[in-house]
Amino acid sequence: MDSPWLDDKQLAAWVRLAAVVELLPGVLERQLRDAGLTHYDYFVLAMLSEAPERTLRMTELARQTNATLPRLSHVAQRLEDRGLVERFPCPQDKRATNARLTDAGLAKVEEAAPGHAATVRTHVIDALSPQQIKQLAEIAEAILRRLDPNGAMSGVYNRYDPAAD
Amino acid sequence: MDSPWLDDKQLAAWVRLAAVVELLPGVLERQLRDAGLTHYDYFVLAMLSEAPERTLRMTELARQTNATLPRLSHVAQRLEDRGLVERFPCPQDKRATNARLTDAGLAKVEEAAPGHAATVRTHVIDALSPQQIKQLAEIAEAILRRLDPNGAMSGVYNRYDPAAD
DNA sequence: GTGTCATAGTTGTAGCGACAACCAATACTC
DNA sequence: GAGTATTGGTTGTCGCTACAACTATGACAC
Repeated sequence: MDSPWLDDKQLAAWVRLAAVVELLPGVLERQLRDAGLTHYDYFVLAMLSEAPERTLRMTELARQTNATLPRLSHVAQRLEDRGLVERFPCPQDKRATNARLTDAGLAKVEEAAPGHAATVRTHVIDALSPQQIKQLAEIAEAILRRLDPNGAMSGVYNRYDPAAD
Repeated sequence: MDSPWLDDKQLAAWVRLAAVVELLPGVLERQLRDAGLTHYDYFVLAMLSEAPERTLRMTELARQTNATLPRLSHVAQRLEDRGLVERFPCPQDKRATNARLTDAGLAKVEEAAPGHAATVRTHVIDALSPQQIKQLAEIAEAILRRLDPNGAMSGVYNRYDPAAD
């Protein structure tokens, strides 16, 4: 057994990261519940809100949000029923469907955003020193190069560049 | 707006962490699929395998794995049907139920462990320098003090102490 | 232009998790 | 020791996601 397992320090880092990955989604989910949104719902609406014309093709939206197309299709259906999103066939490619954030949808994101941000701040950001914030960005970036080698989601997180030291 | 939102560096760290949290579970899940286990199944079996007598009370097991009791109850039912776990009433407290890992269950974890460890290594550990491993342990620990203030899962991750520098 | 393949999306089904409702046993109170 | 509250678990139902199957459009070969 040369490398199959992890040494003490690696294991210490891993179990803690695993615990964070286990706990964080629940915290985000419960907070957004007040706004009547799933964390994934919020993510979809947020991506649309930042897109040109508040519009994206379903495939592209699925890629950015790390979802399968069926999953997004179901979610879009429900969001459309609630009037937060509308779908219309893409003029250029009749196979494709565009999803656009409605005014009501935009209002919904803007309503939910502050609470969401506060949760992130309270549970993550405020726990760390400025130096650790920087380290975290670098560490997560390195991991993402492995988790997301094709850069499916990279368009999303590369919009926010830690750049300046 | 004094602090409701995040500054550039904080946002850069957050979106990357969020992407990791989004992507990592899927990777772990798909890998364990080969072994016929959910990541949560694996977690349950692993916790039992490290417990004295390979036995834990349901409540304690739920706490350590960050699950609600109903969830664990369903999972335990399925694992029991597969012969990987057995449940029996606790002699001291007749309300309580103990879950014990069977020999077949132990064999199952040991079968699944190397592949799981390899995935962790490939997607996380090997992406980081030794210094970053140490930083990650500290960062995750700090976040956990916020996410898990009551230390529900702390018994788990504190078993692996990054201690020595 | 016809046959084949790839791409874009929807729909149906099955499995898992959250929540609520419920039952059983213990602990507290007087 | 009777009554109430609390703790420990299970069961039932609903909503969401993965996967498979299917439809429709576009691309490419010849």
